[in-house]
Amino acid sequence: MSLQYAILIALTEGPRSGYDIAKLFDQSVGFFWRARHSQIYRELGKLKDKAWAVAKEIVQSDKPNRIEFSITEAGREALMQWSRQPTEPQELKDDFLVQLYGIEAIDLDALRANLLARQERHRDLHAQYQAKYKLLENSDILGDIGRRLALEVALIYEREWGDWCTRALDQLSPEALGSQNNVIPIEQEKRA
Amino acid sequence: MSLQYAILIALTEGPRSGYDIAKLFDQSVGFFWRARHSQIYRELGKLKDKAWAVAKEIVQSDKPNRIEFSITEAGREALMQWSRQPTEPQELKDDFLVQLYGIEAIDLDALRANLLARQERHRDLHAQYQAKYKLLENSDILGDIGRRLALEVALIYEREWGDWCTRALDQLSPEALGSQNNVIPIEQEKRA
DNA sequence: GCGTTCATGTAACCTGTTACATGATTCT
DNA sequence: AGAATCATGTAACAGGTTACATGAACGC
Repeated sequence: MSLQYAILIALTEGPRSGYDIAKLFDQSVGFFWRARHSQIYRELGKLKDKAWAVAKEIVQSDKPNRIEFSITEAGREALMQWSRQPTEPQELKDDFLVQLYGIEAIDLDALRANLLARQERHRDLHAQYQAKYKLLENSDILGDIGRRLALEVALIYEREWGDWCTRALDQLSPEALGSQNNVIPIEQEKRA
Repeated sequence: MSLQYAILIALTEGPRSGYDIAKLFDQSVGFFWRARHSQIYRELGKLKDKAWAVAKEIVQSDKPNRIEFSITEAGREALMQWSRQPTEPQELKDDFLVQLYGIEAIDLDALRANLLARQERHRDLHAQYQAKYKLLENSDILGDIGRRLALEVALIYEREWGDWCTRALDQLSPEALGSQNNVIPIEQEKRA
């Protein structure tokens, strides 16, 4: 259901085509709810069926035609109703943490490599969000306050994951673990 | 796929029935990967088909019989292989943040109520994780280090969300927003 | 000639949720 | 008598991903 509302939110900024929304979902709103174009077209169809949005074909000569969707009054009302229901926070769900939990049964070296890769990823994303955040600083328009708060979550999320990776790498380093290194010798692995 | 591995991790601690795993998934490993019993039974069937686990019926006189699953050598090997592949970090996906992003189109009062409810939830969960964490403190067994690090993520996650809720409530309070309060008067709503 | 961007869609599949279904024992 | 715990499963559906499919225009 939520994707439909996320699309409606995108439509409150003006008419958008499926293609537009797909691109938008790679930035802005999409930081908090991602979707592939295949799914977006599917959901746009449902929005049309419910009359929460209306479609209009825009004829273009230089590019392929586009089908623009606009939010209707019923759509706005649906958004309002949606916001009045309690939302469920996203729960932690990460196979990496599952691996950590079962650390004795997995390859420690691979885990370390994974940690390193993640650390880099989180730092990259943090920088990305920070750039977006800077653009909203010092504004006190309601919309900007909201978007800033949302981005703040993203910033903290990446920052804390990044920092945690550093600590984890430290605690799981061969030096810190001493003799408890469970890495399977290469010779044994080659036989398997 | 990941659920199968999460189940295998649970089985590394010893033979477990579907029922056991379902309960386990409400604590420990399940903090990082949740599943309903219906899904667990389905995945256990697949593990059996792949010979990553074997089933054995335990006859009980006082309680209904149980079917215990044990991890096989092939299962352990599958876990190893799995841990050698890069994992994708969980991306932020939260309809609440979508609402914040489209704050102009939603009911601010409802959003505030939602924030308050979430704040409480995060504090509760934080306390819960903290209790679990305490039990692992000061141990330097590899397994405990892993579980501690995993729990640390959960702790930080809840703490930061909780703190953020406080700041958000502050910034979105009627006093802070002044005239920008977009709440729809009750009279108008009653007509709709 | 080749890749990219623009633009829209369908089909098959996988994962996860909700609800249905059954039945014994133990506790209050 | 009724609720909770133990214990196993199936069926239908919802949400999301991957791959398939098509085709024009533009820059290198």
